[in-house]
Amino acid sequence: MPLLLLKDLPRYECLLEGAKEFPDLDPSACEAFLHLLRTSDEVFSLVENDLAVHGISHGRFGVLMLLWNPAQRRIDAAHAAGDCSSGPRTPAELADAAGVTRATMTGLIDTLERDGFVRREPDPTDRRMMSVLLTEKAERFLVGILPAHFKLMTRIMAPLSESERKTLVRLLTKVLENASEISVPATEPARGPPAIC
Amino acid sequence: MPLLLLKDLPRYECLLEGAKEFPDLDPSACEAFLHLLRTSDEVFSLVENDLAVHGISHGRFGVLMLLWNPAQRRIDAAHAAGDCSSGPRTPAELADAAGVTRATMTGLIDTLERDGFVRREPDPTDRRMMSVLLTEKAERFLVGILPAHFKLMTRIMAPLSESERKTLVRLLTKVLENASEISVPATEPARGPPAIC
DNA sequence: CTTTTATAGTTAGCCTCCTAACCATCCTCC
DNA sequence: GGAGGATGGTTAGGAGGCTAACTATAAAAG
Repeated sequence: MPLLLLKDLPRYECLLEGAKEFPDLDPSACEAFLHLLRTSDEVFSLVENDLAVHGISHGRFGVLMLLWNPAQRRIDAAHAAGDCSSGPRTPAELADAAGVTRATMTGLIDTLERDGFVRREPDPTDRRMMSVLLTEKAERFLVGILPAHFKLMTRIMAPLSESERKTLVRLLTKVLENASEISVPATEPARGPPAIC
Repeated sequence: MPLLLLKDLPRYECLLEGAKEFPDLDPSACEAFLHLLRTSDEVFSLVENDLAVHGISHGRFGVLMLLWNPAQRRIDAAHAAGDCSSGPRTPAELADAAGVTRATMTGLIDTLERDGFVRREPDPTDRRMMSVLLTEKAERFLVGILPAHFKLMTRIMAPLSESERKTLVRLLTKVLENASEISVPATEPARGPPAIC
């Protein structure tokens, strides 16, 4: 829930006014920019409050989802293997996937382990590494709260039609790709494997 | 820079897959939702990093902007008054406008005051209240960094045409208004005494 | 005029994020 | 095979969020 400049966004006329003083101010760009951040902030806090009701923060929820999704795939793929543990992953992988630092991931795993959602196991081959495994408690927890979580997403996006959603995704993707390019300036593709689900 | 579920967003087929298991998962809603948060996160961190280069956080920058805008208006309105101070506002007003708690605003003002960007003055009429005033140092600082800040906004939104920006703002506004309604449920009454049990 | 209630701001304690520094372990290369 | 660098994870310290409790003052109620 980042502090967002303004709860009430400036009217377009005010941006035009500001553009007189600052030639660098592009009113339509600024308007789109502020609306993007403002809307996302509102949506984000909605979800965070909903998760908080169930006693978990957005960050910890994200880690659980990252650990849980591979488990689901494994269950689909090798259903009869009798292996009922979740798919393990290392803190470094989790940090990369979640887009936080390793230090942050250490803290998140600490609290998740304290609350019994996760356990750490040393890697048998490389003694520097750890595997983070989801507990059964966590899987039950996720199955319990996910329906409400999905319902909230649906409710938030309800005012948009299917075609409007497609349009929104298309425009956001343009902005996202551009922003990624700005933040990692002029590097060749260097694409890794695409997202796993 | 909130921790955002996934750096790499799931492909649409994965959402369809998930919908088989969770009937509540609306794939297009989920897709739009994730793209919104992911894009906003990327854009936000871009701006935050840019501000960090100038040694100020997004939160403190927001406070300065809130204090500075009225000053500009005043300058336009009464240019010859010789009053070169900025428009004062109370911490409570700032907290409301920025969408944070008063406790948070106290902390922000503390650091801004420590760094010489702001000063507190007691209100002459109501001894509970304070006025927060921008220093000249802060005004010089803002005038110095704002052009680059606006340029960055423009650059981020560059891939969108004017009409695409309008469309984006329209769609985001729909979502924002809906989200605001969800977070403040049943806002219709607001008149007459609420039923006391 | 006194008591109660409401309001403005601060303080204290917690959580999550960061960076920087630190160990331990692996790998490379001479 | 041993030195130096690379990699994985943790720790320490700081900043910015939050809630809840507190202090001081103002306003309302009796």
